[in-house]
Amino acid sequence: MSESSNGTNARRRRRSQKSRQTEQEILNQAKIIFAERGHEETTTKDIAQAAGVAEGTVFRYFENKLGLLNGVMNDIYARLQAGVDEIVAKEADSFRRLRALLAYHLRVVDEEWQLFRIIGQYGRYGHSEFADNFYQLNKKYAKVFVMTLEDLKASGRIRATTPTPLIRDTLFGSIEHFAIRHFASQRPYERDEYLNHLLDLVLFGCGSRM
Amino acid sequence: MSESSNGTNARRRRRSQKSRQTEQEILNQAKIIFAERGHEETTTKDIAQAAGVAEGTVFRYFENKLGLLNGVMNDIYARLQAGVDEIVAKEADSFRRLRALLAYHLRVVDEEWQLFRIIGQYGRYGHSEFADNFYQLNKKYAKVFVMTLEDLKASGRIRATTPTPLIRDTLFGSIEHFAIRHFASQRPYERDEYLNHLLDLVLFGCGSRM
Amino acid sequence: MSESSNGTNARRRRRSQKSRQTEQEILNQAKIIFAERGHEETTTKDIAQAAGVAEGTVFRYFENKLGLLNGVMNDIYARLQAGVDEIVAKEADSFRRLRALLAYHLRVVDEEWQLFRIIGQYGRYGHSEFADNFYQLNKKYAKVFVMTLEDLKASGRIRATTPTPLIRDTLFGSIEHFAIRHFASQRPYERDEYLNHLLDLVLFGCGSRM
Amino acid sequence: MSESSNGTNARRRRRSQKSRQTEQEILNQAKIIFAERGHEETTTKDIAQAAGVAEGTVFRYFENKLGLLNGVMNDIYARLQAGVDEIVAKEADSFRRLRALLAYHLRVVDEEWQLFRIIGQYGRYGHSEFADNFYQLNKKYAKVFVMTLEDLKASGRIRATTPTPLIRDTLFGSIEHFAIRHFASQRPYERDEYLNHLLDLVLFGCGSRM
DNA sequence: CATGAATGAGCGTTCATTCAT
DNA sequence: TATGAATGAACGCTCATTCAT
Repeated sequence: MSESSNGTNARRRRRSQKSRQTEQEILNQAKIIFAERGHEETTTKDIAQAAGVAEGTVFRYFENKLGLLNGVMNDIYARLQAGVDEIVAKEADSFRRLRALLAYHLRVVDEEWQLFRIIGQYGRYGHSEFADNFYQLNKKYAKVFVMTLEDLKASGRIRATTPTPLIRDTLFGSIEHFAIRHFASQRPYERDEYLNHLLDLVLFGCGSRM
Repeated sequence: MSESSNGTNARRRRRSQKSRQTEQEILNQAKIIFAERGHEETTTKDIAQAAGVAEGTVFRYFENKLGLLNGVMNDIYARLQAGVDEIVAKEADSFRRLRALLAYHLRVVDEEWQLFRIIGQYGRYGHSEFADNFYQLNKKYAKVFVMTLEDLKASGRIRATTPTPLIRDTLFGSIEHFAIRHFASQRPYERDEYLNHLLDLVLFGCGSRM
Repeated sequence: MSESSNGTNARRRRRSQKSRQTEQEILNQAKIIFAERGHEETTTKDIAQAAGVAEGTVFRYFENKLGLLNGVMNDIYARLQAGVDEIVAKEADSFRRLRALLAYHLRVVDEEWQLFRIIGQYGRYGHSEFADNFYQLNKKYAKVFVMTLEDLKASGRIRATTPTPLIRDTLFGSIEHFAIRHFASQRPYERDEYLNHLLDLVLFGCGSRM
Repeated sequence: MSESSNGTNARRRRRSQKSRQTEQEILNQAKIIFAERGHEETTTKDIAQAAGVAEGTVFRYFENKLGLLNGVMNDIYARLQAGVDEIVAKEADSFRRLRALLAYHLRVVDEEWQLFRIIGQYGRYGHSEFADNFYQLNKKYAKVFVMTLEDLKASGRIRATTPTPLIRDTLFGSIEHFAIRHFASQRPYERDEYLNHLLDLVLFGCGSRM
């Protein structure tokens, strides 16, 4: 898939490079315009023009309009996945790892909030290829968090009795609702402080112990 | 207000009742079809036919297609609000009240999950009249939960140091992610058990105390 | 047509008066709204609301929307005709009469310019009942001018060789083009001065005599 | 600019020609149908069908329905302008030029009377892009007449005291009213004779000199 | 006479997608 | 591979008019 170092056909390879450039440019522009206007409000013509190609060309690289969003989603999840994989590789301590993962997640969601909204909108609904893909990407991404939680359970640092899916839903759900309030309106917030509070809540609860 | 022996009023009232029936029928059908197919995928013609009226009649009662969704939203929130208000009136103990509120919320969200999805999709985005209305309805609804949390804080049963908005986001967000996984696919779950776990997590955390 | 002084049925007469009031109110409002927005841009509902009656009531008095415009036109031409008839009765001298007629015409066209525009638009096109009525009203109205011109011809004050229809068209046409430039934009003008110039042009021409 | 031996350009040029043909065909059909039925009574579907294209194709070339009328207007004024410019170039004598201009104007207005009616209807009202365009085209067109009148004034052949705009309005207005009576009903007339009378009236008036 | 709820044909416009060149 | 002209189904919405009450 990635090998192109064999020199059998330089011309084909060069064309393929040009091709990849075109595809990437279309994708980049799609990302920008989708984020600005949403999926429905964006026309394939808009994207083609922004990318400097003809309308038909878009459909040489992407099956249809949803295929474009799929491409954008793949890009974003590739970035997310790379980020969390790197954190996992670096951070041995499960606890610090969880915090780093959440910090990273929060940062990327903040930066790409508009796209997350759109992707979630289409991915969580229906049974399209897109929804399937969203499910898989999401699952793989969430798995890193889940495994970290299970590490913590295994080492006794979080209670075995709390279902891991609940913790996962709570963390992602809490962050998502926070995002809804803060990111769209660009209300400022202090990321570290927020994470401290969130982890404090999830680890120790808000009930007062007597 | 509801009865009048004056003939003129009676006639006017009857007409107005017929009118209200028509409007309600349109709304009911809209609710059903929106839930089945989503907003974009539903045509105004579909709704008119289902309600047994002409297409133009729909627009006598609702300014436009989004107005229909607005009507549906108003209906749902009226139900939600009535439910929580009743609980507040009945349940004096803040703790039991919080649990009852969450149980009620969970039940209604479960029953109307498709509509909640669609409403959230349109309400959380853009700056339309619809989005404004969503914001207001949501705020009023959430206030009941928030006030209960503040009662608990005031009585020292939850810690003053945890920001109430965080608790609120965490509760609603956690439930929403749970909903995404369970309601669309109609995966079965045990409501009481789930709520126990959720409250346990939020009140006491999942961190093990040594 | 106009007699209602016989007292056979006071009730019927009173109803008929009320009826005439309603009709006139609808007509007045139609006049105002047509002038403001044009015929196409006005809805029958607008007029009904402005007149304080139900939508259906409009159609008790006027066959259809064009019937409303027809009513408005009848009103305006009644006023025009009354004015010119009065002038004819008062002013014995054909020359002064012509000037007075033109002055009057200019003033009314100025005051009701928007309606004249609309009426001309519909009256000069097609073969509707409305167009027929416009033609008749216009003919009768123009006849006063034409007869005055023929008086002047008969008395040798204008040349017999110039076709009267040409003079008529020239006078009305010149004023109409003047109106187009001045009335819509409410550019100010001096009526007497304008009429002097117009009559000077039509009577003596703009060619220089050596 | 118009020929190129380069194959690529040739291909592009040919495509562009096809495109221009399609546009022109749509315009031609629009012209015919608008003239027959008016603007309101014509549907975009009618025009598309007459031009042998899909409805969407019409909107590739014209922003909206009024854009079609705008296109038609541009076409007509291009023809008018070309005609008067040619006359100006050919006819040195201001007097003969004025006559030729009026004769030409009369002929084209006669031939395209229905379209002139419709264009005037929309162009003289409101403040749309269309109205602006009408104003500009008209101004440019009328300027040729106005300049000829001013030439005549400068050479002392028409009186300096008669305002040029009045002469212009009188000429165009007189012709327009003549048109209303003759062209729609296709009543026959003798163009030369009519022009003689019109010029006689405007130059020497209808007043008898003693 | 008055009402106003109901009608429903009809319209302009959009835009993802195709395909001949 | 790239182009961009052409497609055409589909949709939301309007509003003059009717008619049961």
